[in-house]
Amino acid sequence: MSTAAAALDGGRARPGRPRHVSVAVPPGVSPRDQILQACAKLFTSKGFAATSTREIAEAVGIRQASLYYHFAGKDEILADLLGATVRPSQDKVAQIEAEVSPTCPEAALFVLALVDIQTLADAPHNVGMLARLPDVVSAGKGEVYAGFRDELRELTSSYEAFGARLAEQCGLGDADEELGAMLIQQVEGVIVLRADGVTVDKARANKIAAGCLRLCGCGQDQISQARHFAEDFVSRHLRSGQLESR
Amino acid sequence: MSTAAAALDGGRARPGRPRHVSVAVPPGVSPRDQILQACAKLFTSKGFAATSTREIAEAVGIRQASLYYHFAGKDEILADLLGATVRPSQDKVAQIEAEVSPTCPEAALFVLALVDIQTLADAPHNVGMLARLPDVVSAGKGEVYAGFRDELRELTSSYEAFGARLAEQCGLGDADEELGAMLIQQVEGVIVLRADGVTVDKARANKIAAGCLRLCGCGQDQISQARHFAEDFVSRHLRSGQLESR
DNA sequence: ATTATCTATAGATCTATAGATAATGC
DNA sequence: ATTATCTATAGATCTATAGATAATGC
Repeated sequence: MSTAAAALDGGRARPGRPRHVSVAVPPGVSPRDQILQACAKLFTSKGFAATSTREIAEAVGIRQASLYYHFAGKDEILADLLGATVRPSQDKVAQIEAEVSPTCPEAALFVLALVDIQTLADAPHNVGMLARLPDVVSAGKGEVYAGFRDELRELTSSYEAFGARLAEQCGLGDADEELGAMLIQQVEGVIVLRADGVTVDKARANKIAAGCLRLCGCGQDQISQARHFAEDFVSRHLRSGQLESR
Repeated sequence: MSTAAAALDGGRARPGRPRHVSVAVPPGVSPRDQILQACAKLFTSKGFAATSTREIAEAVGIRQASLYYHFAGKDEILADLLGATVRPSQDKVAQIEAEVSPTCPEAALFVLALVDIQTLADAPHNVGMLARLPDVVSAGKGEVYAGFRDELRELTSSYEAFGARLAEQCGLGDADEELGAMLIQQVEGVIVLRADGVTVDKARANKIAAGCLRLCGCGQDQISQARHFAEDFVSRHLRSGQLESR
């Protein structure tokens, strides 16, 4: 019955040869997720290319070669990490479209921005940084990252749609396709702030979201209204906000 | 008199053992600058860590070991490249402060943003991307990049100062320290656009700069005024806008 | 039988140093 | 003499594959 392994693993023993380290294995976390978490930390702190498969394995507590049982290589790990960054925001877009009145575009944009900002701010590591890597951003050969780029483009066009409705209402005629990029750029300022060691609290998140509305031509009182609505909306739909475990 | 070398080198022969390639060497460009230009291209297209010293040397037309005569290593090359990115903007800040009336803060900010946007847009390669690398952004051991980080912080505080004056004039009371980061973030959207293959023309540059003013609470007519002033100012001071040769 | 690991290793890098060499400059 | 390159190479990686092994599951 292998009581030793059972004790280490929190009661439920798993198949497979034991690891060479006798250190405790996190209970409910699959090996795959352990690798992903270790890589989130290493990639963001040391850089992607500068992190070797040996270091990853060491952080997880397995031998270097064992990584290849779970992933075909580093690129595949990174693609997984990036996907997890945009997915929560995408889920929220549908919810916002369904539940926020189309006559109130400033509220919809504020909510979307706020959710996105919090996702970026609360992630255990600053994974958003990795989306700017040359390999990810420019289409190369293997194309493990094409899926992520598509998802990001889709999110941008959501910002675009929300922003355009709002800009029109505010009498900002000329704002078209450029607006989506400007809005998501504003939100992604969180990545830079985190990289600089600034913690993004609620007040700061609100200021960034307010900036998004200002970019669409909103006045101060419209912004205040939208903020109150959004804070309420977000706290009501608090669940499913966290995907990654600490 | 080495007529062969003289012919290749555009008339002026240089000391030192000749390179192993007989290909023409760019006339006025020092070996150091040749390395910098090659690295700008390689680092932005392949990534910093993924570029080997061998590749750099090959691109320049020298042997791998010869690089170490000019630079102590890759990091030093990157630090040089980054410095060249912020310096032109810093020079302009002084000029703007001297020549633009302090009673017209919207014009000052528009000019600064426009200059910065054009610098980023017109650089031969998208070097701004490299400022987001983990090694650069987070203080490590060797600290080759500390100087660059200081310069960038200084530029941010210039945005901060210009923006705060404007925001106050527009009756936007609460905008303090956060504003500088938001403004420079907006400007650096150019880097992302270029990475996505979008060419940043004059119209687009104006829209981004206008966004900066909107973030400070400016209305549409104030923005239009500032744009006219800025376009005029920039075209009058056209010189010294390009530092890197093609 | 299936799963998840291990050990061992081939082959391909890549960095940085030591010392030689071929130009120009004086 | 000075400058800018060259050749050669030691030592240290790093990736990815082949095949063995130690658990659980049935």
